[in-house]
Amino acid sequence: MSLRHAVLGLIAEFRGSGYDLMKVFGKTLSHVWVATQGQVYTELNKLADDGLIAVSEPGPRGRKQYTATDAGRAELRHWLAETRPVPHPRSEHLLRVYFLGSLPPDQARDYLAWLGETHTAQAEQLRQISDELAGLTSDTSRYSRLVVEYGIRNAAMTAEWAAWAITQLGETEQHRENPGR
Amino acid sequence: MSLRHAVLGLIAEFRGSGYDLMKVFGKTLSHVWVATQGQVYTELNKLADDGLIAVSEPGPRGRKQYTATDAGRAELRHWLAETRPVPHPRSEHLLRVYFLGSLPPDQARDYLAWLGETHTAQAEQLRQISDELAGLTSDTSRYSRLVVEYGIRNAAMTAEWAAWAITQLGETEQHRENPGR
DNA sequence: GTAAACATGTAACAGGTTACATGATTGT
DNA sequence: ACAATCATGTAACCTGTTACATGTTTAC
Repeated sequence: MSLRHAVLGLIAEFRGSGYDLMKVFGKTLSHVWVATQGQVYTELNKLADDGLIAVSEPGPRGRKQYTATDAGRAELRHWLAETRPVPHPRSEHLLRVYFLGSLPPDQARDYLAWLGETHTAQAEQLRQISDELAGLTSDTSRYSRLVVEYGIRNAAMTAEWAAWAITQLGETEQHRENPGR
Repeated sequence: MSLRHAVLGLIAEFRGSGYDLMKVFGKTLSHVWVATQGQVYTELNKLADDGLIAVSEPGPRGRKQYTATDAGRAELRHWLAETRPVPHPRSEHLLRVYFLGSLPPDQARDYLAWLGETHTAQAEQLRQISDELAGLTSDTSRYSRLVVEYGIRNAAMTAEWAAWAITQLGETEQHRENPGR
């Protein structure tokens, strides 16, 4: 039920419309949690039915403004303080690495090189976001800075690992080319 | 459709029954891709219908032995060499960090400390698996060693980041306690 | 004999994805 | 007038989760 808490948390922090939320999911949260428009609008209606958020009367373009209720904020704090995430690992890139033995070595290397390049680029991109955030000192931006820093470290670690993995393949390759040496 | 390729890949590498596959998902792949028993049995039947794997006649306890067909191995290579994963980030732990501002600072710190501890323990656990794997030199174990090494680096990086994040909170805390100094 | 492990399957439900459908307002 | 952006919603489909249902073989 994490999508529910993602939506609830955003309303508690920023208040706004479903449209506003979709912009946050598309930018700030895009490397943390993905959500589709259909999901967000459906969840907002469910949260309102359950009394965790309150809806304003529809404004100009049918726009609805949502705000967190006391019950909503309590539920958010309960989720954060009294529950712990259970891991659901689902890493397509590691799954592919696991099966890379089905490919000729040079194609396996291509995949690892591609992984390294995309993550190097991602680290660079996140460093720019981090620099932009560094200027602000709001309460909200404090924790989002931690999240961005995690992204940078994760991307850098993945790129380094990919480079190391390629050297490992090279070494075992040589053993095969010169067996018994 | 990654579950499909996970199942296909395992059959291509090890051949065996649905029951055998569930053991691999429960151990080796447990930190890479999670799957339930229902999913695996359903997918095996679909893969067999599509001609990507072949089924033996049911043996002793209704056991079915699966093997990859040429079409199956071709599909696996196609997936690995000619497609690239699209990212679907869904990190509950980062989502929680993003909303940690809703909690009093000491409870936010508790969460980060817990994250650090669990990842330190995980790194240790994976190092043991890595040591066990180090003895083997099979073709299959080569790539699984890369996967385990990724897990170690990821866990270590996360634990270091959590420790750093706690120091960051401490610093901004002091600014609040002594404003204007 | 009985518990553990082997072995397969399905049904109900929850969650996620894609695509469609509709209309208002703003800027050029 | 027209395009872009704002704004909400639903339906069909696919994937994933939980729980149930059933029977066999091995080891003690």
